[in-house]
Amino acid sequence: MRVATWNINSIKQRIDNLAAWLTERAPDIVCLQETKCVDEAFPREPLESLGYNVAFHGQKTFNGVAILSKYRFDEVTARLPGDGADEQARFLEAVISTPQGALRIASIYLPNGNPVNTEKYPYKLKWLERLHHYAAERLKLEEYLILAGDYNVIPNPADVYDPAGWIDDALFRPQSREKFHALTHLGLTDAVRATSDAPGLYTFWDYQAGAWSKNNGLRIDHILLSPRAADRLTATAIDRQVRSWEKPSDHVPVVAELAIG
DNA sequence: ATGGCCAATATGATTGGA
Repeated sequence: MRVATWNINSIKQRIDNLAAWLTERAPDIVCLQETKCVDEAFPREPLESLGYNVAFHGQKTFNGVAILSKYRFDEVTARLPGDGADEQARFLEAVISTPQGALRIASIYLPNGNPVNTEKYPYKLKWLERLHHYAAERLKLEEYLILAGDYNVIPNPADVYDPAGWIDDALFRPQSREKFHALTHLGLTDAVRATSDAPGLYTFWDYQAGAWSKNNGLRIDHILLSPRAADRLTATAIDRQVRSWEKPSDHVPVVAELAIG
């Protein structure tokens, strides 16, 4: 089973890129973020015609998450628990059946958190705490659990081109990193880091300042695996060539291969 | 050249992204 996450920065702007990548890569399940599309306008037909079941949770203008799956959905649930007043479309969970039991997967678009001297940063930290509580509860089920998405967290210095320059940024502040590491301390495995300790494994390059041509990247898109899922991990990849396509997203797909199904 | 972007929104300046 091939599982991926990709922040596509507008599904309408990226539908051709997405279709081309799906055709080339043939992933089984894809978590998408920043669809920026209300549910009534989600372009499900071109994705269904490629053989995917499609689930989405969007809002006007901002945010928006989706899951594409070659497997039928048994359950789909939107919204991260823990704050009933949170209207931002940043979380979508789906359950599918495998021969070895249920596989639960969530598409996650964690808040950016900048500027840090505004209410945006405490919102990010609170969201990380809500995710921690959710993960702790779901891990008790001992299923295949995959939490994949744009975490907007740079876990370690090797995951950013200029660590010193990013130290005060919401993506790299110690408090942000600590809360991300607390997730892995629950027993979740960072799939890319389980397969490589190489520096420069970036998933995002800013549109500005020639970041791509200078390889000024960040690793902020992550696939976290429960112990049962991590036991099935065989390989990962970051499809960085997609960043050089016409009309690219500023993020590229992250892929994990799992011996499931 | 020592800078440099992109998407959505009743569309033209603003907001958000990271």
